[in-house]
Amino acid sequence: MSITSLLPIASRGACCAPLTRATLAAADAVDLARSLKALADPTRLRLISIVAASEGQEACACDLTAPVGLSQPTVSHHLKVLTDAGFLSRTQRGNWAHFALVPGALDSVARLLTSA
Amino acid sequence: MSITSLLPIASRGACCAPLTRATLAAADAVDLARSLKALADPTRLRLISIVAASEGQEACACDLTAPVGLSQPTVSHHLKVLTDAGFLSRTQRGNWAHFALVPGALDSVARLLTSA
DNA sequence: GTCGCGTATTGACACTTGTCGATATAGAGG
DNA sequence: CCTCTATATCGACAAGTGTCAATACGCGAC
Repeated sequence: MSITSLLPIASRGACCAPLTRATLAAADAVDLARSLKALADPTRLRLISIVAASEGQEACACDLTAPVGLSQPTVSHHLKVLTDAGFLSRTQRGNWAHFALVPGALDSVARLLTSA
Repeated sequence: MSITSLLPIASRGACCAPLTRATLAAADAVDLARSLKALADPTRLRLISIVAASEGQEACACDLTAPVGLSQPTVSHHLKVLTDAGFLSRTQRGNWAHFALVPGALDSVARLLTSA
């Protein structure tokens, strides 16, 4: 495993040419696929969308369990996946964990999919 | 299963507000996740990229097996996933199957991920 | 310290997915 | 018709994924 694969994915982000400009190298394809896999779940998309719609694009974990209708461990798992992938950042304040959108993380993935 | 879920995903495409503008409805999240799942595989990303870099953004299936280094049935499977998801279109010419990028399909997914 | 609350981790389970070899299908050319 | 070639489908397998109940961890309050 390379060094870069240990870093948050989105921080490596727009490393390479957009998907439709030139043939994607195998390693770049793995990286982009890893980012997309983190997004490719309905629950995680809804979590991102709820966080994004919150004050300051930040939400308490306690407010994220009920809207998606899943158990607390499951939501915690999804939040970890999104955080590890670099789409969310986590800050603890007392007992509460707050998750915020990482600025530009979604955009950098979107840019790789765009041809223009 | 709803009627719309039987149609190619990308053709329903940008049905809803971008991910970061408002809370995503459960059904919309499922649709977007389905599109992203189709993209979230290194081999499929490379296939798209190879097709996109080809003349007229179209390539013969016979030219797609070798570059990705997988068996013919596996490549055929990936091409089917991408076609079913609406990212590629398939046209048969004699014995050969040609796959082309569906214009705007990638872009409409990318637009849903973009905040701006 | 102990208690209670919010969150994360663990273990287990069913389900999905990527892959291949073997086989089937379809079309072109004899 | 038969054969060859290109592609798709089938069946099976290992590996990965989403989910939950149970449990552990961390922090504030008492």
